[in-house]
Amino acid sequence: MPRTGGQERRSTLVEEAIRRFGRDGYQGTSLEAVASAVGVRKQTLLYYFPTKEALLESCLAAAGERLAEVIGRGLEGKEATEDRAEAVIHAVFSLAAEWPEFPMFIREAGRLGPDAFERFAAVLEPLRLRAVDFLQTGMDNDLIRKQDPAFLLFTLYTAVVGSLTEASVLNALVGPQKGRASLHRREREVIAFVRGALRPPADPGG
Amino acid sequence: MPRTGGQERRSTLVEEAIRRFGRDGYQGTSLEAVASAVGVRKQTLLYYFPTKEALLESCLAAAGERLAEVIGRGLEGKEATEDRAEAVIHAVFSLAAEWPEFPMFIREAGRLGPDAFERFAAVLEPLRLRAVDFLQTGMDNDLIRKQDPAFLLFTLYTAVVGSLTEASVLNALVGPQKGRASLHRREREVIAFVRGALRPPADPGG
DNA sequence: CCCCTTGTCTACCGAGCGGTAGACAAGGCA
DNA sequence: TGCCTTGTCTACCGCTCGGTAGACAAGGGG
Repeated sequence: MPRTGGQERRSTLVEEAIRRFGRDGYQGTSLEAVASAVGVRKQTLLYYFPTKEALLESCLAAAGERLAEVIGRGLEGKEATEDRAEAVIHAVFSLAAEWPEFPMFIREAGRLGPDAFERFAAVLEPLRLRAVDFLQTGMDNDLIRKQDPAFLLFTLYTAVVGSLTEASVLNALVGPQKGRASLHRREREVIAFVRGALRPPADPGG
Repeated sequence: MPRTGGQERRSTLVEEAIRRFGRDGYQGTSLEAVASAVGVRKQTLLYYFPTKEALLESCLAAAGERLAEVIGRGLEGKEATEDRAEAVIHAVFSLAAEWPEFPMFIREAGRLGPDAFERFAAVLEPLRLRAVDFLQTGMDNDLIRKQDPAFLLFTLYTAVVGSLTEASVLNALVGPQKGRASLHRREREVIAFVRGALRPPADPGG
């Protein structure tokens, strides 16, 4: 009834849709499931989002904004080279801790084709540029092993997102995971792994 | 009409299903699509596989066997520590080159829950044990950076599979990819990345 | 020669989906 | 007061999907 009700409904619907799309996939999620989960009928959802695809696009945009904000906040005040990569990973893991379906949804976005992912990644473009620049500078200063910075960023992405989404693989490869402790454990392992991968080769003149 | 026709149909159906499940997802693939792609009606498929889930299970088992065979063959004759990790990556990339939907299907298997992935991973269990043992031995001999071998294997898995399946991300992060050359490029980058991540810390004592 | 297994087909069913049509309740505003 | 927008609902439509029932053709073996 209040006019703010509209926008609130919109965002709760989008958040719930991100959860469902992440957990069950886009095709595996029915509009009725999203709607009833927030206590509303399917036709009410269709009032806010005329089609399922429109709902998806809103989810992609919202996810991009949320991730950009979390990473941006995590980077504040971190100036040292090593701290910055770690801060990004920590920010993503923190988001995943309070919203486990979030990384799953991002992976689903990649699965839905380049157009969908583009919609999500658009708002992250400034961060991407900063990241590539950061890596390039680190290589120039011999703080990071020399390699293609764009490819390196891609591989880092797959390692981080993979460690947050491949629960079944984790289960098969290292054993059953449960609770928040294992997430922290994984974060430490990923950070250690990334640190090792970034480290420049042993420099006898160092 | 010949009695061998049955088994041949079975395997062509399974191969086509792996392609479709990988490309469009399990939920996004209809039985009719799989059947008609091999020139047969849906009911003929259901003659060989009574349910969609039965088809999936056959796909999981077949994929596991195929991957185990490819990796096993790739490891033949490779004894040096560095060569072995590289050989596995190369084997997987070669399989992906001739069958792009294969890694996508594996990722889909992980998405379908631990049970499904277990079915796929079961036949790979001996290889997993060899891999963990290999990593542990390398660490004991100071050839590999010391860390949890199971977690390391998991992170390596995510990096390799991610680089073969996250096409949309690759497109957004490093630019449009096309053709076989870019796949080789990616293989080289992943191998360099993994080599860097495995490398033990600089040891002043040589 | 006949039947029975193997493989493929047409026809159909029930359920669930995305989306449309339209009724209806409740403020906000003239 | 009366209307009109906003938000939610019930009812329904058409389509696709997974799965069933059963006809039918064609060898192979008694």
